[in-house]
Amino acid sequence: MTDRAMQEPTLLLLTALADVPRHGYAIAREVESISGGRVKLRTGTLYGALERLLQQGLIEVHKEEIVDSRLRRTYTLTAPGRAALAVEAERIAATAREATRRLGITGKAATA
Amino acid sequence: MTDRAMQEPTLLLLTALADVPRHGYAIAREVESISGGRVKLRTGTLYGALERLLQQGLIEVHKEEIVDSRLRRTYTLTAPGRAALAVEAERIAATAREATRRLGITGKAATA
DNA sequence: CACCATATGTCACTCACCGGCATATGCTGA
DNA sequence: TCAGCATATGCCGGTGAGTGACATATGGTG
Repeated sequence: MTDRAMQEPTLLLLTALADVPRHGYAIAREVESISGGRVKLRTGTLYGALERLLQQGLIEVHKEEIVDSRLRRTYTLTAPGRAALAVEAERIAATAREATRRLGITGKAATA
Repeated sequence: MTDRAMQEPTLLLLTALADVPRHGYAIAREVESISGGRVKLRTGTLYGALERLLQQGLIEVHKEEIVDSRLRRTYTLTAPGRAALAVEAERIAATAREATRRLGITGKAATA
């Protein structure tokens, strides 16, 4: 298991589930909304990631219902999922802070 | 597309160059330091990324000198590189903020 | 003298993400 | 009327950043 850092689509997917349970398509719309239209989850990415995250135990099926004679599955974060998202959020926030700080202290002209 | 979001190793690499120019190995050490020992840049990732970033114009060769009869190349951020890093830092900071915010408001009365 | 830090580089492989396709329903408008 | 779009789930081949192992070379330390 390569402990590789979470990528943006996955991070946004988990974020979309952080407040309320949602089904696949709703997650995709929410991700687009969160990212200001920047990131549009492809269905390949979406359902692939859901499958992967289920296996990793970061999300779980919240409810299964039949809507218009089709199955709709809603997903929700598990406790480990919430924890993982919190860790990941703090990690990237720290990286962002460090990058911003260094860009500021450029060594060159610096602060205005 | 090439529009794909930057991954952590690349982001840290650029961050390591944000204050002063460094050569490859120094970048690797700096990245390890910045990330608190969490991320160790493999040489495959390092030199592969340097090559890619050079081609993308985000970094450039700052100086080439012979040290111990071996070539040492130091790299520095270009203006587009600084801009890209700033954009990326703000992007992930925003994502982190949103994730943290949502984790806080845990599924109470939000949009269904 | 073995071993490690320093230092740069190649290459086969993996896997998350991409892009396109398939499928099915309900609504809206030319 | 039916073309087209939003809704909704899912598969599959391909791409490319990152991985891990290997290659090579020097200078210092036990």
